[in-house]
Amino acid sequence: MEPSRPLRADAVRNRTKILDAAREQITRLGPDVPMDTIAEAAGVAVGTLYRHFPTKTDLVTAVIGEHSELITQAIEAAAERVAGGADAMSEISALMSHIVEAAASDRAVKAAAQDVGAEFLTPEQESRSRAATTAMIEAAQRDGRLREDVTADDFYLLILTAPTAVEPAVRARWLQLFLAGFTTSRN
Amino acid sequence: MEPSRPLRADAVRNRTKILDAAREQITRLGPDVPMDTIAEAAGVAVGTLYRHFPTKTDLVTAVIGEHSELITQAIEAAAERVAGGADAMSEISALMSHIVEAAASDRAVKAAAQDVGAEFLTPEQESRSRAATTAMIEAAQRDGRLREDVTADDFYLLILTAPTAVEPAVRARWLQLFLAGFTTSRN
Amino acid sequence: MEPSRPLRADAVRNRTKILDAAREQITRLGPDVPMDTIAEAAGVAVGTLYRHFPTKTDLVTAVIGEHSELITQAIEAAAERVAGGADAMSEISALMSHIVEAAASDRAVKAAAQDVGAEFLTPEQESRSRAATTAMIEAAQRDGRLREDVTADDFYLLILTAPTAVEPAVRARWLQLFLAGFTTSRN
Amino acid sequence: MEPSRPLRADAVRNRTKILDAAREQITRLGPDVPMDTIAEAAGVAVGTLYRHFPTKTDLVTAVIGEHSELITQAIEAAAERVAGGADAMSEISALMSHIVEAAASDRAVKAAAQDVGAEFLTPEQESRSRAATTAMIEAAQRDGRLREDVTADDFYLLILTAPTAVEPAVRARWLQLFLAGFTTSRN
DNA sequence: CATGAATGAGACTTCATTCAT
DNA sequence: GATGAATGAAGTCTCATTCAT
Repeated sequence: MEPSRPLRADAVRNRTKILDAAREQITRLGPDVPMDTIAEAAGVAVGTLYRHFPTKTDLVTAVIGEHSELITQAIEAAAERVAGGADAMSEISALMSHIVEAAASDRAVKAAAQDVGAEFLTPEQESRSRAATTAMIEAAQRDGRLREDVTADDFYLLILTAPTAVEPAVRARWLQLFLAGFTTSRN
Repeated sequence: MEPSRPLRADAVRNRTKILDAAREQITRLGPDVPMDTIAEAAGVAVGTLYRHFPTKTDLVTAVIGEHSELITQAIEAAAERVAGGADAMSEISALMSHIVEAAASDRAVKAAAQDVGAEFLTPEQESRSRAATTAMIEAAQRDGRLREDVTADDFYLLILTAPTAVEPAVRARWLQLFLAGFTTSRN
Repeated sequence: MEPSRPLRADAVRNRTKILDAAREQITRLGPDVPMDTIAEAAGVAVGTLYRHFPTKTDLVTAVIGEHSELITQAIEAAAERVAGGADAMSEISALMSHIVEAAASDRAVKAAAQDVGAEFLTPEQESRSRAATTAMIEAAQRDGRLREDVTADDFYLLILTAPTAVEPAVRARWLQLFLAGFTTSRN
Repeated sequence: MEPSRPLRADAVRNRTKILDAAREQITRLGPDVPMDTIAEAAGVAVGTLYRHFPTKTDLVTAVIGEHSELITQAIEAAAERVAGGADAMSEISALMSHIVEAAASDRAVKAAAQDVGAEFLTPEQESRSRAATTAMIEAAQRDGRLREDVTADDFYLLILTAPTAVEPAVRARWLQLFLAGFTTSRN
């Protein structure tokens, strides 16, 4: 679980700086930012960048990975609150809203992901978030608030297709419509 | 609109070949296919390609334009059938299904569109399809099959966010869920 | 002396149009104007242009030829006036001034000439203008107005090195200085 | 003026090689030599060339800059000799001869300069050489060897119009004639 | 281990010239 | 004979990646 020896302190610092810069640059300028640009923004030389990420694909994958991890954690947190008694359907709504907003601001990262053919979630994140999502879904179904046939996959679909390049209000409308299709009643 | 004389027969032939090749290549390999590759696939020299489309952007725009036109026509056809007495909600469902499938196979074209900053519909297509969509929506609402607050914009959202890189079955499920949110009852 | 059959009337017209356009375009945009641009300016298709001038070099050469012919004629006219009794040195001054101004306005043509490696005068023009120039020089020398060692070649040098990309006033000063070196006295 | 750290040893070496190659190639083949050709002649890859000179214009400008600097220094050296007691008119003659010869061998560079719209002298070089030239002119005028109305600008005109594509002997004759126009007596 | 210079394939585009219509 | 579409070599420049310092 600790594959390579622990990185030296400054190496860690560099890795962080690179990842920060990459996220920012890719988000701002799209998936085609030159590696040199990212390196400069990170305050390191390209060589250093390549030491940490042997390939552009690796770098993009890492950036996406950060994002996915945050999302996975948000899902788990919501599931825990539901387990602790919070209202399932409300948590689901809030969670989706949050995820969709986050995805929007990272639209370029998403584009980069496709460019690069990277998967959005690692297998490990996939199973963690699937478990958490399923738990919430079942709770909401027990509450009679969610259609019986809705599964975790349906929510993935929702996340996957969230519109990115539109106004927040439009995104909200989209989410409202989509979630309406999931729910049992509409009052 | 016909200022320049009609293109010579062989020029027309080439234009078609180029457009076909471009659609195919971009769809298959993404928006970054080199112009040379497209030219070769079309069986012409690059120079010919550039005579027809002075810029890569122009070419991509043209490819998208074809697609948009087909979609616009499909919308208008459906609206006409509804005007002629066909069931509005059925037509809408079928239309959406068709559009979403078509969009899927052209996912790369969609990507290219974004890359290029091209609008998906020309203003003219936009107003044509908006008129037709609105007519169908109103008919379905009169039938009591569509929520009263649904507008043409909502359908654009649907089209815009249709998942592309997934199995047809998944896409069908997605459409089912999304349309469920639009409808009045669920039987 | 009439090598190929006389051109058809419209062919003559086209040749003229092309030459006019070429002179104008090259002068205005430099020696790198595309053949297509010249053809368009001439109101003919490239093919026609190529029928008249099989090569860009040929076209440029022809344009220069026109210019050289005019100059040659100006020289001959001046020589005739001198032969008719006009003041040799005045005629020479005026002639040089004229030639230098003309060369300036055709600077791009001159550039094109170098680009293309074309000679400025044809052998035939060369001998005509040499004869005329020599006659004037001898007359001016008889008048005691020109250094004894000055030859026609010296005047070619003057024409060859006339500054082009400068103000007319500067050109006038240049000519004044240069001619001063040719003359016997300076009052 | 020294913001960026000194170039690495090998970078300096390459810069020199590139400049040398560029000078040679442009001189030999004219201002249109492909960048690839220059790179190859320099023994580097194009990328390296572009790292040092982001644009062809930049490269040409640099080549011209070298030349202008050498000329400026030659002018200053001559002026210093005059200040130290050397004969002004002799120095001027020799200097011009030198400049004109140098310009001839760099004729293509001169052409390139025009092509590129680059000024021949930087403002700084311009004022340095103007000061030096003026000093020499005044000395020669005090000696009674130069016309009173001759200025530094006249000498620039001389330099500007020096014939390039001719035999050295012809160039010498040209200079003799031109300078004759500058001088007071002709014995 | 960082640096940043070097590499070189390949992208887009232009244009003299040829050739089918 | 005119037209203008097609050709394709060549040019400038970019950028992921390697490697000397």
